[in-house]
Amino acid sequence: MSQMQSVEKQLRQMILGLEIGPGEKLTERWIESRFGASRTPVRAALLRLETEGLVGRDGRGWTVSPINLAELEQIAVYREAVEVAALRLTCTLADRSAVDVIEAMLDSCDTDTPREEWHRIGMDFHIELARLSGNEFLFRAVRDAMTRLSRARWLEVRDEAALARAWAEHRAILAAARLGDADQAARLLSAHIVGSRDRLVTSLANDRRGLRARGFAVIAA
Amino acid sequence: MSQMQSVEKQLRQMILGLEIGPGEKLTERWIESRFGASRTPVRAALLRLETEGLVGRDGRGWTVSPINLAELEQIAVYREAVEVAALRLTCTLADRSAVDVIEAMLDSCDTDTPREEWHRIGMDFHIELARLSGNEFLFRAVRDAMTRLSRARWLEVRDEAALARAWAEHRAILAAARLGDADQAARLLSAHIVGSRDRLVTSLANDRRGLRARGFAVIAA
DNA sequence: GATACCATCTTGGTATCCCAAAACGGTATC
DNA sequence: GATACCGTTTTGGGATACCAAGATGGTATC
Repeated sequence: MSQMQSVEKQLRQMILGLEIGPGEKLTERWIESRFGASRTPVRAALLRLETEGLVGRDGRGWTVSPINLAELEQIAVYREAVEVAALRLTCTLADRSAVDVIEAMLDSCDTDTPREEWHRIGMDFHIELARLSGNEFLFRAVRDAMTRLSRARWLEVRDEAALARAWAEHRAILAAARLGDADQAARLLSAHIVGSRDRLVTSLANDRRGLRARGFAVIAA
Repeated sequence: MSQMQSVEKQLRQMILGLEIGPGEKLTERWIESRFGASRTPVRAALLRLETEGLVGRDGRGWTVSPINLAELEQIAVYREAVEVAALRLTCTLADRSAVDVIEAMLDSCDTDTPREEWHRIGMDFHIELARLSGNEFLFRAVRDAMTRLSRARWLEVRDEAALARAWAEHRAILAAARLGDADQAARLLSAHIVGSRDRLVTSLANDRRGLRARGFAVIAA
């Protein structure tokens, strides 16, 4: 039974789903018994998750990476670089009809849609948009960045208005891309990323005390 | 004895130094005996090198990643995005005196300098320049991209003139950065990356037959 | 001579064992 | 009561054992 991928996937889900809190200590032995696997696949999973930035070494042991506000700000700069580059590439493509598929993703969310779905699609928008560029490296960069942001975005308190605003911005970006207006698309995407970062960092900084009370390690910017 | 890092480092050196050719098959057992380690550290090393793109899975086994010309072109686009972003950041810093340290790296190469040193410093220029930005993600992106390019750049036939040209371009980039002229620095860096890519891909495409004869797998663009 | 088939070997994946070092806890001393 | 010291336990790193699936090679058949 190929439990390697299974352990990795399950552990990642538990970390991203905050079932294991940021900052918590992990022992290989605990993971082993928790998933009924032996230490070899557990090791492989930890090594992979380490490169994703979800776990890190804590001396000799392992720790679920804390939420790091300074890191979130750096990621925003990184995202801006790679997402804008990908979007500009996409704008130069002859066939940009694939943006409609992404628009359909946005459309699939309405008031009945559970919060997890909004969260997932909000990330997939950026990931799939990057994939359209056809550049594997830009795509992976965006995907990995979104993975790192995932927990923080989940902890963010987002009101209905903020979500509506994000969706409107997403749609505007797609509209510019559909027209092939690279400069406009890039401007909109940059503003969207910067704005999202500001709201995210502000929200987490405000909630920091409460998050710590819930046992979540949050490192200030 | 912590042989894990040792195995990883030695294996990476052998791959980057082309002692193991692109496309060659690797068995965990061979690595094990070659470095006198057991399979646990070998496995860890392979998993790490896999994320660096230096080895890949070949069905059930492992293979040293071939040189992929299409990939080299994608990396150039990726590099342009992240290196330019990092350089622009650096140009906005109040204290840009650290560029002098990088200039000193360039100065340390003269006609007596062995080829390996030129090669290493040619990469370190870009890596250290990215580090100055202070953005860990941009830095890592550049470092990883240069690692992936390393073997291809080593195989490139570069004449004296090409090296001199690259060094002149490096110096011009530093000069613009020192002045804080972000637009100019970005323009120069973009041109440098694109030019390097063209020369690299052209050189490898021309030598492809010879490289294959040496047992190096080279995948066309 | 070519090909299909079978025994064998090799190999990656997994489980288990061993070890040294670090973490922990209890006790004795000040 | 605080602290320094020491024995015990836990833990990650490494080594080894085992297995099933795939590769290999030789043989027998046509």
